Amino acid sequence: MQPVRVRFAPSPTGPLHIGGVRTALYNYLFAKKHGGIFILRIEDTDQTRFVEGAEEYIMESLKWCGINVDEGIKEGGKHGPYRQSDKKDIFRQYAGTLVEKGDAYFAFDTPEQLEKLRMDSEKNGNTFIYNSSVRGELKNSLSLKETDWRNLLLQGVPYVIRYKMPLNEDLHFDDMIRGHIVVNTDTLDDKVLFKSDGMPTYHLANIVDDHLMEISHVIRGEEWLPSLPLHVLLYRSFGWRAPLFAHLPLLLKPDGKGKLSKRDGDRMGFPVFPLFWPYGETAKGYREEGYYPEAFVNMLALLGWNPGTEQEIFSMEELIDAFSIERVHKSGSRFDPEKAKWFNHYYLQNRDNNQLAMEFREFLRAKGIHYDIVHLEKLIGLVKERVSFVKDFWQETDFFFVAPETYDREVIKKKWKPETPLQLTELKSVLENIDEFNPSVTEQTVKAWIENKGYNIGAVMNAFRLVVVGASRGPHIFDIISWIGKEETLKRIDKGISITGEQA
RNA sequence: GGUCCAUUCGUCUAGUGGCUAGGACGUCAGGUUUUCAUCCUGGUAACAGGGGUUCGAUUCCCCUAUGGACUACCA
Repeated sequence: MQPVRVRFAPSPTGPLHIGGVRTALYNYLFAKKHGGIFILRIEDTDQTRFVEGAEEYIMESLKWCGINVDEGIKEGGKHGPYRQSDKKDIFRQYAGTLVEKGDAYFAFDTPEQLEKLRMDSEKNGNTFIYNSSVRGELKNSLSLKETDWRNLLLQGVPYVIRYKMPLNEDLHFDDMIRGHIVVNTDTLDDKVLFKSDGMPTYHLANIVDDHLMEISHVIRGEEWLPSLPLHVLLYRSFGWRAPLFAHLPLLLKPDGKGKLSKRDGDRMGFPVFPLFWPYGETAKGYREEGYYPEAFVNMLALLGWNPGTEQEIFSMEELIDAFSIERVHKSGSRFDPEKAKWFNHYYLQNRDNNQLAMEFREFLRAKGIHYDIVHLEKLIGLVKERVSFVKDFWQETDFFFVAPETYDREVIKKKWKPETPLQLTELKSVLENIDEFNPSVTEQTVKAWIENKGYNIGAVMNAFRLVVVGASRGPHIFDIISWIGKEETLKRIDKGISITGEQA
């Protein structure tokens, strides 16, 4: 069996969509599973759509995901260049070979002429296709006399090279995911292989490059399935052995119909791209939204594939081990932002408190709040299980850092009794007398005092929480006061008594 | 319109010629937490429809419906 060599071949036309990331991931998993090579090839044959920064974005995205490129524009390799615009002469040569073999021809029809033919056909309710039925009446090296078309070439008249689609032939081929497929060549058209601007089209560049790079398996999106017959034919014309093909199902929008788009993300508030895209119309990224790459990759891997077991949590290593292309689904998967969050929650719970403390410290630093790691680590331990993202820590712990400015009116209404201020004043002096201000001592002491006095424990504790936190939320109250300290606790009781007294 | 592809709980999916059709996310209920969240337990919920083949079809075949991709000198 020949060595496994696969490629991910995006065009640098903007940020990489998560569907593209998944294609890259599956290619990578497949390669590593079989001890093969993962290649990143840039398909920039459309000069008009080139976007500055897209190449960098693609490489950074893969890197963030932990998808390591073995050969590519940055990494180099023996099968370069890995950017198609750097080898257009090679493609021109191969297009020429095809013409010599009689499987392709020069065509001189202008885009305007073709557009008009299309419009006319449409008016009559037909679809115009450039193939054997019409090519004889159009302006090309098949219909023109040889001296005439050679003259046109000499004169420098713009031309394209088209593939000469064979007549009425049933093509059979196999897809690793979809199985056997049959297509008749009469439904296909004479696709342009080489453009008048001197660049190959995707079809030519793709086949030539895959051959030159000794690609063994082509794993790509379902949108390429319709052009598979052409690609298979091209391999045949060149006399090359074709790689094996696998066409991946699409990623669909969470609701409604159609494939996932940037608009869905904007509309429903989740990112559709791995990283923030800073150019032009900016786009949110999973990285900047606080997702861990491990969670992102885990979530993406399970969208369209599963191992057949009930395991849902996978490291990259485990994915490589478990992956098999045969278990990739045929039908498209709806993307579920809720499940994405759940994955991140899981990965965060399994992260070290110390690590999380460092991440949260960065977050606080941006807010101008500075705390030592030991103190923060203790805090993380108190609220960790409540959050899915590091940025969530703030909304769970803001009252640790800042005394409440307002107090929840609902809680006041329900829990604030006429005797409450007096009880809190007593509580204050009880706390004041505690030297060892740790959770177990304060809890014991306070509860003993309540019991002693015969107070309603619920009423006192809720009022206590209200003046410390400002609302009915947060971890164990004695953990909170231990963290903020005796002095701050007493201050908050004082402040709470007066302010809430006015509001009540 | 044409060509090709697809269809199991709301979502991601497992699975079989005969099963109580399994799991996860979500959702709902209960418990824990004298708060909120987490967590735990339990519940809800699916084989698109119609024909065949068969003793028996969710599973195999055909048709219909629905959805999708492609139909550029874009990839």
